Amino acid sequence: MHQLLSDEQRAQLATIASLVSFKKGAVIYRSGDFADAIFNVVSGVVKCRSGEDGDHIVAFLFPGDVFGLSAEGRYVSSAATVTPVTAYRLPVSALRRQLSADPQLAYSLICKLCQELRQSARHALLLARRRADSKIAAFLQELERLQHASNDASGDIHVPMDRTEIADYAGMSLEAVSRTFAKLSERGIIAQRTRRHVKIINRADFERIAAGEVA
Amino acid sequence: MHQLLSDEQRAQLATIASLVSFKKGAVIYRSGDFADAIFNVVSGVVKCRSGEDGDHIVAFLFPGDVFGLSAEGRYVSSAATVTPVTAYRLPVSALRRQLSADPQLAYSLICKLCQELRQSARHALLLARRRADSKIAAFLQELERLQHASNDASGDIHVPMDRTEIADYAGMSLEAVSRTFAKLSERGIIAQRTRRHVKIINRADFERIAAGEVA
DNA sequence: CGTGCACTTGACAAAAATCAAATTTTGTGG
DNA sequence: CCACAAAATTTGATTTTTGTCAAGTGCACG
Repeated sequence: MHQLLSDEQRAQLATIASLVSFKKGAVIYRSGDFADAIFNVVSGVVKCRSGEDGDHIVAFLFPGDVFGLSAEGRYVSSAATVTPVTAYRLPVSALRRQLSADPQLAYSLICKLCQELRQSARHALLLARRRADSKIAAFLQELERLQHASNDASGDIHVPMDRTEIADYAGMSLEAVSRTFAKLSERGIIAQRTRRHVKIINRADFERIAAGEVA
Repeated sequence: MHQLLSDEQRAQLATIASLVSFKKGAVIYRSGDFADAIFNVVSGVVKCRSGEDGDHIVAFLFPGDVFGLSAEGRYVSSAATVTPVTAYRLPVSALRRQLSADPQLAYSLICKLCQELRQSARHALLLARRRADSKIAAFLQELERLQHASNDASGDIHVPMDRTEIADYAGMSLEAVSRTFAKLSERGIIAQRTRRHVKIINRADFERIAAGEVA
């Protein structure tokens, strides 16, 4: 359920899919590039920036996510890595061929896309919040949910992206992100073991803030 | 390309798809309802509200758009009409059966979903803008683009939704929406023949504002 | 021809952006 | 392992913008 492909399907596609890896900060493709493949994240985190407005991050992609969708043969966004990344690379021509032959694969892909669509709706919800602490709390909630499966018992939330990237994702200024983390820490809502490891201390207030209530 | 189904496919599905209609303001389904069908808008406009946070509008759906995606057999959002609406209703069981039989249909659906995903990214871009006039200009741009095909020569943009709905979609207060329309009118960027018919007067400045530049 | 709802407008307070500078972290080359 | 440069982050002061509360105003529909 996590990966795009079931094990059997992966075996089936083994001949056309290749495992590629990128180091941190690498650009995977740029908006407008000829779109010859789609990707399925295996490990690491990818950020996807809007094609038009290059400074907004449309999505963070985690293991299992699909990216590289195109319109008229061109990528509509650019993708770069946030951490070192490994991913399956599926050439579209081969994928398309496989899709006609294997309805089950098509169905899996449809489910995956619906998932992405739901994730996108959650992002919209986050962006629509009007208070900075609501955005950041919602953001942390999202990270926590995504890591829930692979979570170490400590309850720590790992924040793989830097403040600028969070700002670009949440539609706020870099300084506001920084201040908001500080404020949530001061108020005892969260604790920051390091900048990249956050723990929720006061769950009740945290949820309230994330939900947009005053708290 | 506009409708989910090509004519042949529609004929093929005629036995399972039914044409349904709703009057303005009707609720099509609620978040959490048992999801037994997906819809394909034929005419009119539908609004889709987030399941969790009931007061945010996640998307407006226009003719050709698909809605009614579900997770675990339940709708994840609620849908209601903004104007009178007619739509195809496709029971999921039948659709699923058809999908396994017809890879071309599956491929069409995949393309449609990618389209929705791109639209969703545009919405995120709009929400991420920090100035109210940028949001409203981007919103009008979006409406214009969607109406481009069916546009009457006047160049008028038709705004089928009310101020509250725009506010919920753009993540701002009702009053800010009202003020922003007023300000854009005063500045001679747009003209409002009525509240629902907007025309762009100063295209250059309009684009600049939509792009988030100062202007 | 009212009545209600959608919309506008005003005044004020709150929040976040911006500008600017200090500080901490991180990565690199000796 | 240390020194240093570059990058990331925090913090402060100020300004702008928008949200909120509170009245109006006008259009639409019965």
